[in-house]
Amino acid sequence: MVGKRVLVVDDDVKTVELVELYLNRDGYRVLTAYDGAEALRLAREAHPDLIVLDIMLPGLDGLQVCRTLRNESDVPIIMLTARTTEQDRLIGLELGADDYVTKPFSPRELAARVRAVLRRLPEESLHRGPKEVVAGELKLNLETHEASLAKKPLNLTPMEFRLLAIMAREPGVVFSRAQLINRAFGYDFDGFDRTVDVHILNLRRKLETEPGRPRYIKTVYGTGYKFTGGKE
Amino acid sequence: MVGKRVLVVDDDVKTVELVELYLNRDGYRVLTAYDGAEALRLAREAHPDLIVLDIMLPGLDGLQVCRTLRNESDVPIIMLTARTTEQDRLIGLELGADDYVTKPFSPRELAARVRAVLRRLPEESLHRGPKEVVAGELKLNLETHEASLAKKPLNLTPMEFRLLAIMAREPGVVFSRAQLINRAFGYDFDGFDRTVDVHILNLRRKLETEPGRPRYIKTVYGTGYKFTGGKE
DNA sequence: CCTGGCCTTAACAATTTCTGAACATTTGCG
DNA sequence: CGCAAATGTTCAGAAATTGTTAAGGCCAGG
Repeated sequence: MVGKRVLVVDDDVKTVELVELYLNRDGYRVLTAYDGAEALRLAREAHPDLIVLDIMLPGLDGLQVCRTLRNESDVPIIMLTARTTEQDRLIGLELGADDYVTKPFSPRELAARVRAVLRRLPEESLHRGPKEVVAGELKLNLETHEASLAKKPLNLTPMEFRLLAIMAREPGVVFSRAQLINRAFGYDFDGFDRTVDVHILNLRRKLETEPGRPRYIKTVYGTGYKFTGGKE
Repeated sequence: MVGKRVLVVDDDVKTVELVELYLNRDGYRVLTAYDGAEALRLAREAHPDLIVLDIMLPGLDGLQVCRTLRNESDVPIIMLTARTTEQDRLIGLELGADDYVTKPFSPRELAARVRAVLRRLPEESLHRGPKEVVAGELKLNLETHEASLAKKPLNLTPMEFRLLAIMAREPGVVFSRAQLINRAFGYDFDGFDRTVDVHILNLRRKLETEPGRPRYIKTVYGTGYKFTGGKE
């Protein structure tokens, strides 16, 4: 998968740059902000996968930012603070921070915490919602990652599996290419629309008996694609 | 359904309160104890649905409590351990803990683990009783750590055994490297994804007749690994 | 203090998948 | 019909993922 995005918030430029360096080295994409307002704006706009948040910030401080964000999303937050009193630590955790690192910190350690926090996420989301998508003769088992059409197993690539799952979850609904890209790749992906077409083509080859006259994945001219149960 | 009851045992009041706060927020009813004897008394009296148990306790320590409780009931237990040594990890799980979280932990994470354990309870409870995992021709004895495939004994290392047990417990289910690391290495393990690959490689060498075309441990490209009974 | 097993990690090879461009074909519409 | 826009198709190189080897560290047992 493409690198996850981490928003780093600290009023000290040197600190931000140091953290950025280390996170980049680990393959993350880094967004930066230097005050609380900017942090909130970026968090809302870019939906990062994790936020590293200093407590001491000009204007809105880190705790306020943390509290605000918690009301809006479940994005994991790692707090940074110079102070080390037990109370500060508890306050941060009570506000919903996922982890806590005290300054001065080693960037290596912070990077390790980032990895650790991000690693335990997938387990959560995976077990939410239905474990199987069924639409007509199509079956997609999200747990075993197996796909079948009329009992016959399909051998799908990760991208094909994702795209098909997105569409099959809501049969009949038309998805634009942009929507498909967003859902399959994550928001903010800057890729080429037409790549979707190629995946659709490959999907049709695998599940249509007559790819030229598709029964499952229909094209809606000028709009996008939709999945139908196969019964028109 | 009324909130399930969780017994939280730790000698540190602050920790207990923090955990209580989070579990309450999730709709659980929380009982608390600050030493091993109290924990046992409450567990027997109130029959909680789950127990969060610190290892380090005054008097009776957590391991003793865990062992005692396991002789009396199947109540799920999540262990809290200080910085892990390899030994602590294995000991806790061998004693029958359902999960464990290493300190310092984030209460969000602990709450997540509580949810996870309680959610998979119905299915898991079937697998209790004999401490053995059987999947097709594979047999894993969790007590003696002995493994055999088609009657022939396998000589597995501890890590190989744990990885195989995790996957074989739920045949067909795909586990990401992150999930495997979490469950086998520990939630705070700061390591490299690809370590899993090497263990998988070594496992295949031991149990596949043709490691190049594995029948038991399959790779799911872009996702992770899964165990199959060897049929298909 | 050495030895051997085990775990971790780095490095490199092999494989699979994805992307983006080019070109072909179809569709909608006047 | 004829045109422009949208979609279908092909394909090679790029990128991502996994397989494999090997070296070094750690620790228990001798």
